[in-house]
Amino acid sequence: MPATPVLMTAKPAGPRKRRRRLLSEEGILDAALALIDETGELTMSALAARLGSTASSIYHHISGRPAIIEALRDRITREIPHVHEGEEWTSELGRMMRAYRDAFARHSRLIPLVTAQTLTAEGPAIAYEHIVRLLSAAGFPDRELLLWVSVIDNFVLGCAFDLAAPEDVWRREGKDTPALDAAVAASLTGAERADAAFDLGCEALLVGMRARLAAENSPQ
Amino acid sequence: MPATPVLMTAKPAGPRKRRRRLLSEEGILDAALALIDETGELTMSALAARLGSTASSIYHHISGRPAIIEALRDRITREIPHVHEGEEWTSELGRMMRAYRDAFARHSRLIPLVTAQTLTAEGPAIAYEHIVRLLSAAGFPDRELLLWVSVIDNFVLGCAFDLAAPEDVWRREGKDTPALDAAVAASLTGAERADAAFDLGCEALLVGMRARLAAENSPQ
DNA sequence: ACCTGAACACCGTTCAAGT
DNA sequence: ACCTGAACACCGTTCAAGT
Repeated sequence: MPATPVLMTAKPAGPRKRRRRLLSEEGILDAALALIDETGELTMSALAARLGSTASSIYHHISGRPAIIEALRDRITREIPHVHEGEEWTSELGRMMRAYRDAFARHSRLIPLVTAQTLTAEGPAIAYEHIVRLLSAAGFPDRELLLWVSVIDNFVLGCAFDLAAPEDVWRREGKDTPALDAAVAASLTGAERADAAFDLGCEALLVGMRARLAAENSPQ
Repeated sequence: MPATPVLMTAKPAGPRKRRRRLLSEEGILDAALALIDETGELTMSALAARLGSTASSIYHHISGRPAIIEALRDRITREIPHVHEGEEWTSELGRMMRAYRDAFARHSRLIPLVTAQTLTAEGPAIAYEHIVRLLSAAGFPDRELLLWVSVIDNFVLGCAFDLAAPEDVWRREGKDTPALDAAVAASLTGAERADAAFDLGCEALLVGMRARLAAENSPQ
């Protein structure tokens, strides 16, 4: 992860002694993501300090803080791999959901920043496109396709948030919540809990979806 | 919704002419929620203006902006009704999930503010307590109880976020996403889409949970 | 073309001074 | 006990001045 810009040798017939540009959009995004991963925050001055520059310099490469966050959303969601055809649709969808969630899980502190502003990046739409194709091929009716995309997106987003929350949200001094406290004591903790919850919910959702599809395609 | 403090008549033998306090915690929270519902933002100065007071005055009643947001989370989640026993557990859980989601749906612009800070309010724990009891009585093993609470919480939170998003997130000029664009055109829009997605996902989740429970309790 | 310090409008919060 | 203006430290962003 080169947070500092790459210094290149001068181009063959280029103007000599011309200092290479200090900043680039890619370098700014690298530094911003690293900063968010480490601190959970993104301020322009902290970002500039990490880049060895000043806050105002950044604006020559990107329009502002919201654009940086949106570009990071785009970058993260484009990591979601394509569907490879020819597999049972539920296992393929399960694989996509896991990849979608893992992409955000790797940068969980980015999530509150991303969900605080309106989605304009294209990355998520690419993932949605694949999910729509998969569901359509599986036999879901056209009018339901976007609904299922919403269901999947909502669940995955919620799980990503879950992973970003500090552990001691559950480990509280219980006041009149004995059943909850006992459940906390009997459960996995931390990332293991969040992972297991995702697996369980994902499986339940897929079973429910298959049942729905079967009911729709059977002669009523 | 009385955003302005109630003016009471002087107490029997109390000190006369003592002006009634201008602010109260309850009045501050009422005004803050109304402000968030209307603008989607919460600044101390805007809040003070709505209360006919000054920003610094607010700090005599509540510790600061995070405390206001947390108190609102508490207030909203305490609206979730209790479970009434004696019903089939899936329909009862479905009713709770709907109530949980509706509580946030009524104030969807609060959600990004609430999810930007760590949960400390007690309200959610009360709702979790009821869900744990319900699932335990239904027959789920102790080690799974908190996992299912997580699943439900994640899905409901994601759906609440979905409802807060502007409509034109889906109505984009499609670039190489023909299947998605067709799905958008064939689907419900706006709150109707979000509602239908919640219903569909909720039903699928409950079907999947029932199947899981049956598999666990049957002799393998 | 790119960088920079200074300035701007705006935050949340603190505090001494009032009643 | 409660309220207030002024001040503080900190934001994101703009802009004229530099190279």
